[in-house]
Amino acid sequence: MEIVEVVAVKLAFKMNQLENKLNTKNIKPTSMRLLVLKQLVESKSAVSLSELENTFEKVDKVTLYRTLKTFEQKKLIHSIDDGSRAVKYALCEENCECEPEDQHVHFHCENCEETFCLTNTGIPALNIPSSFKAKSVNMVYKGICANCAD
Amino acid sequence: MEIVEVVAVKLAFKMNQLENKLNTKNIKPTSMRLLVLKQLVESKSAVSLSELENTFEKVDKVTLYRTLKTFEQKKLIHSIDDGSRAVKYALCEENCECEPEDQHVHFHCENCEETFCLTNTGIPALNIPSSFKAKSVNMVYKGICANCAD
DNA sequence: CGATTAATTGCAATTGTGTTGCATTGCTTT
DNA sequence: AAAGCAATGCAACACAATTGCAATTAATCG
Ligand SMILES: [Mn+2]
Ligand SMILES: [Mn+2]
Ligand SMILES: [Zn+2]
Ligand SMILES: [Zn+2]
Repeated sequence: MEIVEVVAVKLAFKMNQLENKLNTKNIKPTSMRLLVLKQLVESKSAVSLSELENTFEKVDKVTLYRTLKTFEQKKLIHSIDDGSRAVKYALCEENCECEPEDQHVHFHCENCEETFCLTNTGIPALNIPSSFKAKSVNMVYKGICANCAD
Repeated sequence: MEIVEVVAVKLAFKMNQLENKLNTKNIKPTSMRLLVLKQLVESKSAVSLSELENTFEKVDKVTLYRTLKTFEQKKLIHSIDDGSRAVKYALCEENCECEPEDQHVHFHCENCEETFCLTNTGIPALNIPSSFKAKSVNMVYKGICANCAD
């Protein structure tokens, strides 16, 4: 088998994985969505709409906006309010239902402005006054990330 | 002493309290600032710039904006990122230096959109990966507040 | 297959919040 | 009173988020 073929097969396989991810969440796998999902999979930190806009300069931002909304609604990704003006998005873990027990802490670097999922750090249950009925919780640390430490 | 006079004295006394609050934080007590501070003191939940704008229709929003900035900088109030688009502000507790140990949890009601300071609920210290250097942390619950519970 | 319908994408425009620059006002100090 | 400085007002801008509708593409049906 030629090298080119091997690469093609591998690429096809990778694409199939992405397609599967979308199918599993009942999202029709259009080329646009595969493109965005690929970017999200490869990204090491959470991405904002404007970052996506810069990555795919030819694609309209509204399309990207709606793609993210669809992904979020179908629980493929979760949104992160890191205190910067722009909302960021990151892939959910396997079997995530975006319930409080699935949520984790995030870290926003004040230097590089990147936001990371601390997927291993769950959010501890807290005793808040019983008159408040909590449905979700957002916990974000700010400081200097591993890459920016001197 | 006439009733009117009594009221006047009480009002003057109240104003003096507000003035003192500003003086203590090294903020020159202009009439504008006294007005905004009064609103903040009387408010049971955190307020946004646009809410202030509606309360004081004659006042320019930039003035209110800068008033809030000054108050925040002088640690008279703290800002809250509750996940809604608009930043909210609330009075600091006595002797607050806005250090991590002074910070508390907030609650944002998804129904009435109001945001409350849970001043008695501190933010617990968490073990995050040591490569991240945290300087501050934000923790916001979302759900239904006491007033909106059926 | 072609025709019809539904879903997706693109383009233009608008909203809402936050922000800056500069002119004007008002207080303070000499 | 004049000068200097801080506070306020007005206009304009930056930018993320969002909506409406037209154009395109994909799915469905005869
Ligand atoms: Mn995350
Ligand atoms: Mn608070
Ligand atoms: Zn960093
Ligand atoms: Zn409420």
